[in-house]
Amino acid sequence: MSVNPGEMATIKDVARVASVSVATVSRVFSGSVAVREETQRRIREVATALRYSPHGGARSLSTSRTHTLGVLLPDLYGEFFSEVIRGIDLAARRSGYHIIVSGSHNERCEIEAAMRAMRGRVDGVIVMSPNIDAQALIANLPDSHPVVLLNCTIRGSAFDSVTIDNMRGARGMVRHLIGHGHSRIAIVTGAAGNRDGNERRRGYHSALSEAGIRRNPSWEIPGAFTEDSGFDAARALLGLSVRPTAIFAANDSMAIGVLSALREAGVSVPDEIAVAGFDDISIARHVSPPLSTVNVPIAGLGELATTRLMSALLEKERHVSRRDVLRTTLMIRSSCGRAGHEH
Amino acid sequence: MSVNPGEMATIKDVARVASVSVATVSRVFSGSVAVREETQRRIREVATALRYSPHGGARSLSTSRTHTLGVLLPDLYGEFFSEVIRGIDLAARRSGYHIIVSGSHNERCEIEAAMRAMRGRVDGVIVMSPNIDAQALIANLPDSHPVVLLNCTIRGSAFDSVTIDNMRGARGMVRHLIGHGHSRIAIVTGAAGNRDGNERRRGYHSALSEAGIRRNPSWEIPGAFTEDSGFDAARALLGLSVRPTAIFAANDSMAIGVLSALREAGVSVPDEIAVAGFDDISIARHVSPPLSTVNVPIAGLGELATTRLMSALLEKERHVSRRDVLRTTLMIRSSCGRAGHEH
DNA sequence: TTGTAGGCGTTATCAG
DNA sequence: CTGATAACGCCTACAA
Repeated sequence: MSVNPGEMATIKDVARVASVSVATVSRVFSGSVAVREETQRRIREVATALRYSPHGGARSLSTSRTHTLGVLLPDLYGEFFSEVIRGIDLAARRSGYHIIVSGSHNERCEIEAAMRAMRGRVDGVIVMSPNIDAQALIANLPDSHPVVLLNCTIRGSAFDSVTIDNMRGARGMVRHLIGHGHSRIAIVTGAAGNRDGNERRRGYHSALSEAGIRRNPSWEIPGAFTEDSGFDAARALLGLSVRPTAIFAANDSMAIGVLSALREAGVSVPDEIAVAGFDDISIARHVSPPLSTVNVPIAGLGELATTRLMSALLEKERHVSRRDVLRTTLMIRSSCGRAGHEH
Repeated sequence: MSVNPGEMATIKDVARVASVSVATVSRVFSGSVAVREETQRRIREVATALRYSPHGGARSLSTSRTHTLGVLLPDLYGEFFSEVIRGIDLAARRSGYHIIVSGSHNERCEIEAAMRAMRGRVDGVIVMSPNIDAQALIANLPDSHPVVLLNCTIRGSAFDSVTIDNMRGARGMVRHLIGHGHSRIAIVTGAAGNRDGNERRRGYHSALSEAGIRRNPSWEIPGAFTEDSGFDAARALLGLSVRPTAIFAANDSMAIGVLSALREAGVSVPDEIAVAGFDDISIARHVSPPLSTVNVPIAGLGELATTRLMSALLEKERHVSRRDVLRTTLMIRSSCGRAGHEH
């Protein structure tokens, strides 16, 4: 009664109808202090009758805690990001937090704008910025709230970070190929300037040089992490006078594109050319032939980042920042030769 | 100066340092009313010096507009959701909105709790609830803010909705198979109780009956939209005394699992068994053989839902709710026979 | 063009 | 256990 039907009921409405003070209603809903059983019941009844529920924004203005995490991503395309978000959401919800995500942030200014816009809406932020140039500039972000870097580190910064051991993973896979007798190994790299891609290429280089194999620049084809770019790269490789005997793609999507191009060209895998990928997305084991790849705990990446952020939130003052590096696992299937041994 | 270094600067700090009133600072940042050039410049200088940026939460408390959209999803797994989110994020950002996403809501109570928790944090909500049971109960959600239903409709409710024409898409694909001489057509359905899955099955039934083909219950294998469930379903089908000559999977992930199982069993596709999927995820054209499927404008689904929500937000009072149904397109590739004609 | 003051919905402090 | 009341950070008439 006497509640504006169009608007939403506020704590005042509930207090008035239940004949108590707003303070008491607040106590009931935040569960902080004890309220008499009888009073409490009455308040809850009135609240449901009025369809009242606390206003999150107002609550956080008063407590200065939003119970929300910001997630800044370069893109939202493909299974990789979907998995990362899933991991973050899982861990966040477990702690009663929401996440507000924002994609397509590659430029420095965009990231800064997004972070600014999140001021007062989040308690902390997870930032993924694989673009090299942007990284240098993220370094001096306003430290309005705790930040955890995902898949990117910044020298000298005090930010927490969670990354994948791309270098070791790639090196392991290339070593495996070399161990199976391959020496003409090509790579389809990630987008230029992409940190993960660059590290994976470094791993490739490292494995080659430790085996005394000289690099061949024409066997390093730039890709863009998409199936189509893998497809194109493979076609380029097939056009070479000296073909490689193995192709290592910097991610699974490109590897699948490679498989597709080879099939179309009538090149048998792995007999004529071996193929390997990186990430181990769920489809990898179901393509033809099943794709050898480097397993990355993608959702785990998001979960760990969230965990770190949460602890930074709690410890608040004097939180000692840390850098976690997630290990990868070699998944040897048939695309790179039969009967491989797990690493 | 005289600004607490640990805390974040507020509008008051800026006003004090710039020797103006908070109102003027506010005007500069909201750009509503004109402020003298000179004054404006000074304020901006002070603001950057103090690293000030408006507090979103406080701002929305006084304007009662959060510039944020809530997105409730049943799950966050796989390329489908990733694409939907991408579409929503794209459209939302275009209008200067953020999105706060929340996954794993299948039960009615979870959805309600999530919506309650979003009170005061969002201006409107996009809800995807493919679970049949939940739908009946969503009907009486608190109408705290505008809602757009994604891929689910509720009889008699006044909610806007954006859905895919699953029925027609599936029927078209099955008709195509029939047109190519198949009559023993199996289906791997979606999870029981999933609306999309059910409608696709209805389309399958419809195509069969209009062609005078009797259904065979043992050719309707329940799946779960995952590669693995498609794999298992195909194995079950292969074990039958009378095998189907075509398998229609209710989504691409399962179709890929089916292909994988058939290959492993040495069954050639499409010669011995034709295979078709639904969704047309980007990998579909790159698997072996390239997968015939039903193209769904997934990101478009998210974009349209956002557009509808935005207009509901603007029109506010007396917004006439509408139901959009997105058409699908048949993508005939080689997994269901050669030289098909596009629909 | 600029300043003053009230209010947005909650929580927290301090009395009773 | 409960009730006033001052924040929280910002916006917006209303005045000047």
